[in-house]
Amino acid sequence: MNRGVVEVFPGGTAALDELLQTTRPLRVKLGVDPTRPDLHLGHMVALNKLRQFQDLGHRAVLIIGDFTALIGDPTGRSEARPRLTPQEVAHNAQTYLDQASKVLDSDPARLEIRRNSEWLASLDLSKIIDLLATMTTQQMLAKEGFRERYNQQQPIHLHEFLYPLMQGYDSVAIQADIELGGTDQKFNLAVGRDLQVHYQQPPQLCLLVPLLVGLDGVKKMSKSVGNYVGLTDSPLLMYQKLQSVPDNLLETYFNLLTTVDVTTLPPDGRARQKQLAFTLTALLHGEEAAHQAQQDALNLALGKTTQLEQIPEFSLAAVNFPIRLTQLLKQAQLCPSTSEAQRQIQAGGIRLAGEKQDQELTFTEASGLVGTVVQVGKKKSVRLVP
RNA sequence: GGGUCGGUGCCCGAGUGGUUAAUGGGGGCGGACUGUAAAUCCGCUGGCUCUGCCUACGUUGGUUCAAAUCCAACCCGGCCCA
Repeated sequence: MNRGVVEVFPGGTAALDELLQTTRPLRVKLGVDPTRPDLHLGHMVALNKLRQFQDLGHRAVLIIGDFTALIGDPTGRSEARPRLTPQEVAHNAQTYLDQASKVLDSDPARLEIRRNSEWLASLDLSKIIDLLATMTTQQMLAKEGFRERYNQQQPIHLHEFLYPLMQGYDSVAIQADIELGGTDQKFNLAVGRDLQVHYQQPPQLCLLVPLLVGLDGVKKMSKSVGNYVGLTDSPLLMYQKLQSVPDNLLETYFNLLTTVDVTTLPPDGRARQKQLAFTLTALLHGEEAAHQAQQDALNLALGKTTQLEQIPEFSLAAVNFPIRLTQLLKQAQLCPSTSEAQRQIQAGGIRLAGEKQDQELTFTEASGLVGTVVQVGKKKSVRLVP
């Protein structure tokens, strides 16, 4: 249970051990804001921990922050988040549930899913004043993020101060015994404790898990940075991303995302990468899909494009011939624009059926293209189908 | 509300009337090399119906043969004052 836990407060891991002696099922809270459509491996760290509590017989309370998402967590942000529309939030919330179920036990006795609009949307001004009165400006400005922005004369909008209070109020609303969160959530979780005391509840125990470093090896994994592996990424894509995880991150990934004992890992870095990629792909997509992904990734690297199983397909039915290669690349979504496609061709990043293609050309009909695999760089590829 | 400074491409940041999608850095992408890692080297880094055309320096309008650069109004932000 203590694997991959950075800090338990107050009281450290001893407090957690003590709480776990309780005979009643504990209510373990984890909140996620549906600010983007996809969950990724970074979320999986806390979800895994939540799953462990479930397996011990406790009740996971997964909070979809549909209301807090309208503000956006200022944690770690150097500027206010763009405000989302309720439609975007609702859509994202649904995809989150689907994705979280890949990790969590969805037995209703073990999983309670709540949206915080249930209680936050109806707070009236007098209750909000009550919440705001529990904290001082100085306390808020002590929070990392706010402090830096204040010192650097970056704007801090007043509504952002509401965020920690709203997240804390979630703990009150669901009567959390324990709240999980990344290390950057320390302030917000602590606010939850304070508010529970304010509302005459026993305060929750706070359990911090590490932030997963993204594929770039530097920044926290996040979709906006692009250094992420989505829980719904296709098996091949997932495998490809994970097999190139930087060496110095491998042990961390194994520790936080899998149950593999790192002392049993092969010494060879390349073999470790492959094992990580296979293990996680199998975890999220099943072993068979993982095997295929592994084989496809290998064939793709070797240029054996005829032997690929599960790479994405692009139908030529919607294409109007004649068509230039640049336009085809764009329509197949291999390149974001024809200009980018042009650059890729000049840079030698385009392969047709395994052969480098370094000049623009025009295709007059579909027949010659069917079955061909088009590749951009080492990771992006599609097979053309009728 | 008053004073003042500022808003440039993914980010930071030059540029103050005139060849130019706009110096430089970061990041990103591609190539070579490797282990699809790291390090190193090279190239690219607005869009398109692409031998040319279009859109860009907060917004709108104006001055001018010509503006990111001058003027006006407006929007947004920092600091100081109230």
